[in-house]
Order: sequence, then structure tokens, then C-alpha cells
Amino acid sequence: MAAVEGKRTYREYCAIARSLDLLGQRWTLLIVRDLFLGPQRYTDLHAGLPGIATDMLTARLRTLEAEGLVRRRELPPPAPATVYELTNEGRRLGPLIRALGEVGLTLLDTPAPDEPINASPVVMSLNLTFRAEELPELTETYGLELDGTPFTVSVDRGTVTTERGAPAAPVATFRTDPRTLVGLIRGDTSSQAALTDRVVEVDGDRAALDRFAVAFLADR
Amino acid sequence: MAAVEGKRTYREYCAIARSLDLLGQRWTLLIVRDLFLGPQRYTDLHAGLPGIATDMLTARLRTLEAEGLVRRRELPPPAPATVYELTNEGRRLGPLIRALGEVGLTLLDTPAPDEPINASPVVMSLNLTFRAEELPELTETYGLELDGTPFTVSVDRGTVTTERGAPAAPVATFRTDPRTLVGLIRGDTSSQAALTDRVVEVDGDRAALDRFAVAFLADR
DNA sequence: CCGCATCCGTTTCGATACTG
DNA sequence: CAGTATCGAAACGGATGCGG
Repeated sequence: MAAVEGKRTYREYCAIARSLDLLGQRWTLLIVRDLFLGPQRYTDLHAGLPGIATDMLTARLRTLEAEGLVRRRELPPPAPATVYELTNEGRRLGPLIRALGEVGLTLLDTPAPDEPINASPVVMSLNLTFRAEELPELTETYGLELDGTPFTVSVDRGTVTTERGAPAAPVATFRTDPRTLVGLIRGDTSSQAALTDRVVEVDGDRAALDRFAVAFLADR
Repeated sequence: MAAVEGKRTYREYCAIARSLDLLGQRWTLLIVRDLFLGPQRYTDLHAGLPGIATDMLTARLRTLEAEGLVRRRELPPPAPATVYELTNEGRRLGPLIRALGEVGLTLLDTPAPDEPINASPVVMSLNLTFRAEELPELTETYGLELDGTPFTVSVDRGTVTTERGAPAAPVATFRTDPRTLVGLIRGDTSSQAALTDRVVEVDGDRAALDRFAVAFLADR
């Protein structure tokens, strides 16, 4: 007889169940994933989540906001817009996003030739494939321009950070498409071949692409 | 027009999305959680998942089996039964389960007096609240009997393991209920008070309860 | 009692059309 | 650009039935 049960929740006194009450709905963690590369506008979030309905995206953002994991911010003129960004609370989901990535990375095959590949997840995966033990002293910042969208990848003695947007002083900027970058990371393409085939364009230190390829090769 | 789309999946070339395709459905990760304490029969799984529909549990188990994360095993006589257990693949979800627990642990308040508390999640949470830095040399095995259900908690120089079932040679066995154990871990009850109030019964070394309480105190 | 399978009302999700 | 409104499809929750 229609008990007023509010929302669907695991009613269990359990840390894992609580997490899933917070984050377990469809799309929620993928939104968080996208925001880990930096603030995003509604429309760009929508573009990065293939197949999400607009009202679903709105609903998830409202929930994440109410939970204090995401904040809405109005950009001032001259470029007024609404962006969504992670709060400090939200940033504490980093280890969870990483754990999910590590599980999923082993499941990814070489993409089918016609499979569309978004840029953001590929950039995000650099955090997973980074091999600190190779080049442990490496410290430099790369620009990445994937289908025209700029990203920043910074390596600093064994740690990486990835963000949206172009870096201030990159040692080099690589211009390519997500699929080619996947090929490089997976070792299906060598950095040499990428250069001679001109599927990657380099602005700046051309040798930086070799170091990049070594540092981020997924060794399966 | 009904495109035959099969199941609901994020069609994205992304490690995180792949993980969620595998594990993101309701109940799936809670089933995995329960199996991390050891093999379980269908009925016991059902009892540990408040509110799951029977066909849902069956469906999830079938999917996990098909994905190679869970295996079905028939126990031989004299106690014939079917148990479900994690495969080696399934055990690789440990870091993910832990990350979920760490997010959720900070969200758990002191349980309401009438809130039911299952034993398994409390035992599982010991992996999260364990403080290796206190008593770094501690190496001993405790028995835990919560509402009559036996568990084993082993500490070995900075690492813990938790399982269902009674240990072979415990330094002590604590007999209590999940709620009291939560009080101990959260620091709402001292081990001394628990002993004098007789809400915990100890078999074996009574001082072991103090060490246990120190080692597993959630310091928030 | 254990291990499911079936049925049915409710909730959530997906797709698309539309609006300030 | 940033959402609402609408509607059909799928998933879920709960009860019940049923063979070993």
C-alpha cells in the first residue's frame, strides 16, 4: 500500500552500503570521473557522457550538490557560464575512482576500429598506466591536444596530475586524436612510428614523445 | 523501433565505465562484499542482504559467475550444500571494496538504538579501522562470536585478515553482539566497561580485549 | 528448509521534444 | 546554453509457488 519509503537505499549499517547509497546510482560515478579533470559546464558534461538523458544529468548533479561532493559556480562576465566542480569532499573520492579504473583497465581490449573514443577517459587513464619506476626522476609537463581539446599532463618525480586546459610552459605539446593516443599507451604504436606517420604532431621537444611513451606505457 | 540493445551498458571506451558495466548494478558489490569473508550459501547471502528479491540475488550470482568473479561449488556429504565463493579474479576487487569502505566509513554515525546491525559488515570494517601504527608487532588471532556467528580476526605484524568461522587457536574469543562491537570500535564503549557490564564475554586471555580495542579503534 | 522461478505493482531510466 | 516535460521501456521489490 505504497509505504512512503523515500528513495531506494540499502538500509544497512555498513560502510560499503553507505557509499553505494551515495554513489551507486547510474551515471553518478562517471560524472565524478569527468569532474576529476577539472570544472565542467553542463553541456560539456552532457557531451562526455554518451547516452545520458538531460534530466538524468540534472538530477545527478542536484544530488551530488546536496551531498556536498559537487559545487555549482557561475563564471563572471565576460564569459558567463555555469560550471560544476568537485568540492574538497568530492576530491576524496580519488582512491575510489582509481580503484575502479584499475579493475576496468585489465578489461579493456584494443578498441574496435569504429568504436568512438572520448578524450577525457584516455587522459584519465594516464594516471593508471604511469610507471613511476621508469624514469623516476622525470619532471616535466606535457600539453596534449586531442581532437582540438587541450589537456595538461604533469609528471613530477613519480607522481602525475592530469587536467583539462593547456599548460603554461609545456616541454612539448602533442597534437593527435584519442585513438592514436590509446595505441601509444597500449604499445600498439611506437612513438617513432607515430611521428613518421604524422599521426602525432609535436610542438616543442620532439624527444619528449619518447619519454612520454615510456612513462605511460601500459605494461600488461 | 526497438533496437535490440541487449543490456544497459555505458558504451564508452573507459576503464571506469567498464568496471561499472561489470559491477555497477544494484546489489552486485554488496554480494562481493559478503563473499570477501568467505564462501556463502544462497540462503545466508540472502539473509545478509536486507531487502534483496530472491530472483535478483539469483540473477546477480549468475552474472558474477559468467564474468568469472564468482564460482559455485557443491560441498560433498556429509553436509551437502551449494556455496558461492570468489575466484582469484574476484579477489582482485579487494582494493575497490576497501575504497568504497573508506568513503562510507566517514559517513556512518553512531547507529540508532533500533537500527538492526548485521555482523558481517562490522567484521569487514575491522580491515578499515585497523591501526597498524599502534602495536606494530602485534601478532595474534582472535575469535569473534557475534549473535552466535563465529568469525576469525588475525593480526600479523601490521596486517589483518577477517574471515567467517571460528579460528583454530585464538588467543581469546569475544562473545557479544554487533552493536556492542560497533560501540567498542567507535570508542563509545571502553573495553573495561564492556567487561564489567558483561556485554562482552571473553574466553581465554581477558587482556586481549584491551589490545583488540586499541588496535581497531576508529580514530576519527 | 533450501534454492530457486514466476508474477505484478512501483521506481528508475532512456529518448526525444520543447522552453526561457 | 541549461535545463523541463512527457512517455514508453526496463529494472527493481515483494509476495508467492514449487520441486528436492
